[in-house]
Amino acid sequence: MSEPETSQLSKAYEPSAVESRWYAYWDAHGYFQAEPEPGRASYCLTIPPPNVTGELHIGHALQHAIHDTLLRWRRMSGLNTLCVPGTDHASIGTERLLTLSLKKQGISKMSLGRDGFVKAAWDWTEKYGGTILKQLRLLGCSYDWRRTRFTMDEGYVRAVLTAFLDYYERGWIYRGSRVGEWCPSCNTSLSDLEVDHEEVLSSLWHIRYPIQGGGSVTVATTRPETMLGDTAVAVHPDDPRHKGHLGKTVLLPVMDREIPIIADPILVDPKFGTGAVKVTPAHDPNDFECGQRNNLPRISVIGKDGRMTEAAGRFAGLDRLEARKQVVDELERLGLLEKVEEYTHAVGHCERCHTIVEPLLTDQWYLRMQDLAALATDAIKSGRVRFFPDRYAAEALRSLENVPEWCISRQLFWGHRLPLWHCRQCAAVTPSIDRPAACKACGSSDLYEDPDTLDTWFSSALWPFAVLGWPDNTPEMEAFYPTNCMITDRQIIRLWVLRMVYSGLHFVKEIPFPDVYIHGTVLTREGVRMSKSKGTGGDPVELINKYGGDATRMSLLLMASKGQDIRFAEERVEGSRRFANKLWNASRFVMMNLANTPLPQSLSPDASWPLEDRWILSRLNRVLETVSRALGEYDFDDAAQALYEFVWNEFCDWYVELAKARFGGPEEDAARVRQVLAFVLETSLRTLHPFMPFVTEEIWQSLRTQLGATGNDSLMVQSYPTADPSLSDDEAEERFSRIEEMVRTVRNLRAQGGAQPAQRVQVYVVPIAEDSIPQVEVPSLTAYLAQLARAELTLLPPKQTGGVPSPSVAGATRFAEVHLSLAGLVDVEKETAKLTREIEAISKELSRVTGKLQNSQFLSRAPAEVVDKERAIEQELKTRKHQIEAQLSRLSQTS
RNA sequence: GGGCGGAUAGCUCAGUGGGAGAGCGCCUCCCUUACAAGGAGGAUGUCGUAGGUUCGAAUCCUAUUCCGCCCACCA
Repeated sequence: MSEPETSQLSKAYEPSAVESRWYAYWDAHGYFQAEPEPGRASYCLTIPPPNVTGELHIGHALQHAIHDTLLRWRRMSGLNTLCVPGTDHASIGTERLLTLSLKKQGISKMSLGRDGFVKAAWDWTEKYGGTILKQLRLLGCSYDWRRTRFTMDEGYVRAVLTAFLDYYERGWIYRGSRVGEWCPSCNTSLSDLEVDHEEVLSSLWHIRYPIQGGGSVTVATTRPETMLGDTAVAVHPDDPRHKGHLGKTVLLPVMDREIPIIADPILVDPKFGTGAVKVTPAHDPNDFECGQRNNLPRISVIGKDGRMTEAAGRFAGLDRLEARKQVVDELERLGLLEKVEEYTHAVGHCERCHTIVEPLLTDQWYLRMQDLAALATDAIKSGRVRFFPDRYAAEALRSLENVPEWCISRQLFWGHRLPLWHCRQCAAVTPSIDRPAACKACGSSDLYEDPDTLDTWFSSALWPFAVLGWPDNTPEMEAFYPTNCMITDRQIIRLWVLRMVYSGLHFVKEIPFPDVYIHGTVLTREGVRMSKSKGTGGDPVELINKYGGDATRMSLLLMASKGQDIRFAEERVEGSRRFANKLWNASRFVMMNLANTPLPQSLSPDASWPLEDRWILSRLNRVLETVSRALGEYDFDDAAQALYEFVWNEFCDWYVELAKARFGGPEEDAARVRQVLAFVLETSLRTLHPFMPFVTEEIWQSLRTQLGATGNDSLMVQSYPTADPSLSDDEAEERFSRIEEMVRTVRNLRAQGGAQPAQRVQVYVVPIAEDSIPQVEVPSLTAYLAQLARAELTLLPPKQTGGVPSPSVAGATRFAEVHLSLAGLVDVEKETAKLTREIEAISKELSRVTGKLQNSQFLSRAPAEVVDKERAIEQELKTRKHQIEAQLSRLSQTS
């Protein structure tokens, strides 16, 4: 593919055509691709794999703007840079969406059967899969697309099953029959992390259980329907209210079943309620354990479909919530409902479908967490894995304490089958990736594959190394593992990040990444999390169409402050689009005036160079320092803002304006300004490229074409600028800042004095001291920037206000008085009022400072430099007050 | 019940011990041949509230109110 045409730069920057053109160019030239190069320093990221059927939302846009900025920066900095993209099969999420979609077509999941459903899932994946990855290209993401991985692709499946078998052989994976989370709608078990707890206003029902032989105990419950499965009432052994009840039985109401009153100091808190607790071992994890301790029977009265079972007697077949109503009615009828209180408590909901989860007694596969959690804890505590912002490290450590065993089996079709083969003859389990010929215990060939699939997070936990070829020891693993950073959002720290940390340590014996950057959540302007289901999606593709990929990236980076949440404000994107346009036009101007100036490789300014040249180069050096520091610390907003301000407020507003005057001047000086313009612009483009890759590439290509360069190189493979201390010039910066202040004062006086642009004004500058302003530059630079003819600016000797004609308006800077003679247009009254207001403001400020300096405590305790600074401020305020007072008295004399 | 963020200009947000800032919006002037998608100038704040520490607090401490998030089996 040849270099795109970039000859004529149009007046306004139009992103759409430019962006797709350069993306195709980079892609075709293989600039996104990386190969292992032994001995060469590398930089590697893997993206958090989005759901395969997902679409880009604005949170992704932020996340990937960050990824690609880091990648382009590191790549230009000379590292062998790789980013592996990919998608997640998202078992439960995808299965649910597909089931709903099929239902709309009148097809039920069960009628398709396992094979049919899995085939439909693959079809669905092929149809919608990869949409999101295509959308990432619109943002400019420089990922190695050849290496795109999917958690269900062949190699990845092998990695997952290998990991499973490793754990299994160690005895860390085991079968358990216990009460766990169950979603009756998704019809599968869930891990604790897939359950969202929400506060719900509900009721607390107090039910009287008659004691056999007289009396009663009252128990309270938020789920009255579970009483049908009660197998005991527990009290605290030391509770005097219930001591006499121990050993007796109650007649379970409704069911008329006799159940014992038992003592259980662990389950029962005697300070709560009546001190008596109904025990339902099949429907509550705590009751389950109580049941184990006391050998209680387990009666499942709610089934996997959320309906009451045969064990629920005449309530069998009812939905659990309907059963609740009817049980309450029945209790009321029996006169056993003592009271009903309003009660707020947390109810678990399925993360995917928001159905209320039901604690059910089921057989599941569990992964032992003890050793794995310890690996992650150690890595974080020792600082081998660091979080940015670091507060998330504390949160991560907290969540690693007392991690419950991980329920890894799911009753789903879409996902990785457990590599376990059950023998129909002897019931033994044979672990194997492929179907084994015979049962390892009895040799029978009558085997069937375990029907369960794995929690989707079990596979994503292996992501950073599985995508690099693990379990094989590939060149990619050698070159790129550990990866360098994980960039993701806080919602999945526990679900994913920590699981990658211990998985990496366990399987590869090395951390998967030393840094974890947690970016903020993108919210709506009202502060609500953006989500499709809430209709607050925020489509980044629309933004890109409207403002450009560069502006979308840049605005998000400008807002990405220290991991803070971002209330999305579209005007910020608009602002970044304007910035791109500004850069574009400044570049156009520079190129129009460059003539045949060759691009200098470096510049060595000395004292003989014009002030503004030394100033802009010093400012450039400073911004380079800021950018590299900020990017290194993941302070994207600082880096982006430093560049934004440099380009717009310093280069465009001041330097380019001053350059205009020099093109027609002496040849040597014109040549110098062209050199500096070319150098600063080209360096700025390289520095900005990671933030705004498209527009910088477009400009850079025409710049180099104009400068006579040839070849097919791209900006994205140029070297990243580094700070050059020899450009740093504090003195030039200080002197130039005085020029800026002078110019602003003149402009201000003109505007406030109501001078029309064409109107002649005489400016008199009176320095407060011999060296207070750079005398050489003042007449020329100030006059030029304030749009005056040079003859209309007069630099008077220090303190010689006598040469200023009256009446005039005046302003005070830190270094000089500035007088504007408006040829009879001065409104003395208005000017007097203005100056009086100014004196009031200065006096107020002055009394604050003077008060401070008269405070002996301040003088003795504050650091000397602070005191000195206050003294300087006081001096300056006094001087300005003096200047204005003098001007006031001059005004009164004229009137 | 515990923990973590946030509260600063009309809006979106920077600013962690020493003279309150940016962008957008608003007001005035200007189509000066890079850019009107621009330029110049301007107005705008009891820095959530109340205490405290300090010579000095938007910034540190305590309490408190709202908003958001995370954790937690008290029936």
